[in-house]
Amino acid sequence: MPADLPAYLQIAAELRGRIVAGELAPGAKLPSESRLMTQFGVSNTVTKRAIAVLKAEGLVEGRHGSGVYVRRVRRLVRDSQGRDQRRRSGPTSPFARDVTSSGQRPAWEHESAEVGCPDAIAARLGVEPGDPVLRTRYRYLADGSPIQLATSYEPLAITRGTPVELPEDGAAVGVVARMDTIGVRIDECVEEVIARAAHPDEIERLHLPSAGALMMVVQRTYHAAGRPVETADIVMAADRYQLRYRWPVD
Amino acid sequence: MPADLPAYLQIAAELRGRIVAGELAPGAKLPSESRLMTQFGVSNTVTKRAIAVLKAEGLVEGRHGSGVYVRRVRRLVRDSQGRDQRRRSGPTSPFARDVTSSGQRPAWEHESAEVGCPDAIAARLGVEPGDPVLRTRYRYLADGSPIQLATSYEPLAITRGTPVELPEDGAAVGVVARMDTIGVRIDECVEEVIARAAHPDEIERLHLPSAGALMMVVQRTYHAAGRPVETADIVMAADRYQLRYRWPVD
DNA sequence: CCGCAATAGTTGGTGCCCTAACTTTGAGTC
DNA sequence: GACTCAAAGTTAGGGCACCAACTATTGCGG
Repeated sequence: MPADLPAYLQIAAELRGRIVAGELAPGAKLPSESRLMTQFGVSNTVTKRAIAVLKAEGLVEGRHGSGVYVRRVRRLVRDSQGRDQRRRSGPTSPFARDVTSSGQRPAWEHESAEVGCPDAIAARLGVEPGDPVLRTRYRYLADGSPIQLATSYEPLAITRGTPVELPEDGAAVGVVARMDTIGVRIDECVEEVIARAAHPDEIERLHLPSAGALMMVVQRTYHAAGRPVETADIVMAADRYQLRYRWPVD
Repeated sequence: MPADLPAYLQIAAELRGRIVAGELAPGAKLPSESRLMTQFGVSNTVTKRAIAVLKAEGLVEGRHGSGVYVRRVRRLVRDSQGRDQRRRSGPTSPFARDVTSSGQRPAWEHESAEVGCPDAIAARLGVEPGDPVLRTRYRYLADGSPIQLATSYEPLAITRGTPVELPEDGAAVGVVARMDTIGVRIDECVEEVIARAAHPDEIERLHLPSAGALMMVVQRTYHAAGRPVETADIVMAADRYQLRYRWPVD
């Protein structure tokens, strides 16, 4: 039906159809390159390209020397409701709650450094570029495999000399609670969501299967009395996440 | 630095670096395929692949017969605050407000039909699959070019026989106001955000430059007194949009 | 000066080939 | 049975050569 579409897109569409129809279930192996060549009567150039399209879409994943398999995707819900209003039991960190509520085991690494504020961050924090800020890099793991990165910036003008200058177990507690202990009452959260391709370092740190992976980036900024007190870039593989926002109307 | 990276990724990284550094400004033309071949000492296979990577990332755009150019991206902010609480002047439709506030001219087309409720939608609306729903397909334009698609579903059990059974100028008014006129008070909005590759029909309807484009999909559901009364899939080109959410903490 | 046609340059798509590296399988041995 | 090892199958990366279609430029004729 899609008449004059290039061959590699036709083959990609055909395979995509089989996948979304469930005919090729998650974990199933796609026909091999050579089999596709004979089945569709094209050269390897075309079959390679077709498969590359599906890889870029995150639908399939190639295993070197073995085959190309339909990915089993299990989306983790990142829920912004309940987030930062910790009435219930369980972990107080947003990430830990999302992971445990999907039945997985959370873990994280972090590393802090005092740096001069980068331009893009300065605009978000309302400080001058180069002002001293504490940058903390997090890597979050679910069941042992990395699924989320975050880079947080806090103006040292706020936390310098306080017990929470370093976020030690920051990821376990959350910024809101930490700031609260030094009398900074966070009252508003703004999140900006964009989607883009993965950067090379993200591919490495998240163990993504090669290039072209899609990422979702949440630029979160916490405000206290109208002034930004913390901002973070939270980046996650787009095909493993789903963001949920909820608010009252009227 | 990334030593043993494949050649096509090295070249892609090199060009990407020049682009983000501003050395290759938006609108600038990349070196031609043959120039890259001689400059990097590789075959056309490699240069083609490198450029394909950048295209998939949405950084560049090929113009047949002319060259490959750095895309000028201008992100439209889709703000969920103020959205659906219409105190201020101007358009009452969420989309129209987003577009006008960025200085562009909004327009849209829509087309409605009564259909049996698809499975995935039935789960979101809390009705049985096959139940009669009104499906409305929108296409939104900014300055004449299509940038957003939406498909909305309303159970006809709610609107049948009322003045707002058909959303006529629905996009101009917004669902909340329409429902309000028939006494259905929408009190909560839930949005689920996912990112994925574009489907073929979306590529066509949004005039996207070929395949592999990234899309953001917002699955929005309106509730009235705890029951879903409308749900919509809002899909937009990821590189032209930025979603903003804002809520009070504590 | 204007318009037109030839021409050179460019992208998009494809075919065919090769090598390296990895996985799976099966045969054969201990 | 367990273990080794070779062979077959597979992906990943790359090279070279075409052709079609489109664009930009240039030179020529009026």
